[in-house]
Amino acid sequence: MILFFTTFKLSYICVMGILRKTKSVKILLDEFEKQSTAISAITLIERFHLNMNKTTIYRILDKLEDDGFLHSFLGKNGHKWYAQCSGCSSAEHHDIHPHFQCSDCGKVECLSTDVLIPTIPNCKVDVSQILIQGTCEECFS
Amino acid sequence: MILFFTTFKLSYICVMGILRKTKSVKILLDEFEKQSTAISAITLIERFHLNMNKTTIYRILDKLEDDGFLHSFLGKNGHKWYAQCSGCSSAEHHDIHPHFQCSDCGKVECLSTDVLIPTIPNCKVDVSQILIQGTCEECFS
DNA sequence: ATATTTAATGCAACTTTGTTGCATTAGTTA
DNA sequence: TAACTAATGCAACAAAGTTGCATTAAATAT
Ligand SMILES: [Mn+2]
Ligand SMILES: [Mn+2]
Ligand SMILES: [Zn+2]
Ligand SMILES: [Zn+2]
Repeated sequence: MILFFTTFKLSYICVMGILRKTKSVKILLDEFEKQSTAISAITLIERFHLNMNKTTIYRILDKLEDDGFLHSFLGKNGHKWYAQCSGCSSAEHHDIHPHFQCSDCGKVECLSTDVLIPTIPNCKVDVSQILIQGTCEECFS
Repeated sequence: MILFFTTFKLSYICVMGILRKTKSVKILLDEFEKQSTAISAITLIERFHLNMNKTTIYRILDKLEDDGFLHSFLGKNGHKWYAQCSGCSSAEHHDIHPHFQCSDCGKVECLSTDVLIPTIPNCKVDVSQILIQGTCEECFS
């Protein structure tokens, strides 16, 4: 729940996500607004290590995910990536979708395309993470 | 290339995979023959830490993959898993398929089902890793 | 405006997975 | 049985991510 400059009394609301609009939060929010593609935690740490500690970055990303502002997934090396949600809330993330990672430049994009997941005999399927790898538009041409 | 007890002169053959049938290699081969489901590197380290060093385990797994005997993929936490190949060789791995991981017991199975990967505008798709999560047969009933 | 409250931060130490270099061991071949 | 060298063990390392705790700074109350 992102609530900036409201008149709510903090002690009364559910505490899981971002409550205070700190410099660090502003920097990360701006970065995701500016860049539409996904960003890895590692990249953010490299990019903002002068502005804030890596612990802070991990903690803010975690909260922004709780808030339904970001969603996370694992890239090809099993490292954590984040991208903006569209229409999610702290109540539920309903924007599960495949991701495309360029093997050349490493860039990751969220795909709006739906992939049909097969049913598995006697198993209950919950979610599926799909990472498609190849060469992106820029690296291809 | 797994060549045990042959008469080839070692120095003449391509050196990438397993060449000598050591105790450690035998133990790991046996384990994958015995257990049909995938096994994580971490599990093997736990299971055989009295028999061999973790470095040895990682190196043997790596070679067995080169040999086309095992294939690897990342589980839900980004940790490395291995399972037997069917019909692969050191020349090429042609058994790329989705995997199912039980959120309850953690077990992973290879799925023979094919998943249709969407084409992505202006991108060249190479491979896709698909990890389906849910509840397995045993944990479900 | 100032004091109070406490969420957020920085830092150091830690955990976990996996890798590397090098001396030693043990399969394989001569 | 001796020689060759792939494979191993060990210790140290690397990288991603986590935890505890003292300190700082947003937000609120006065
Ligand atoms: Mn996405
Ligand atoms: Mn498999
Ligand atoms: Zn690219
Ligand atoms: Zn299960």
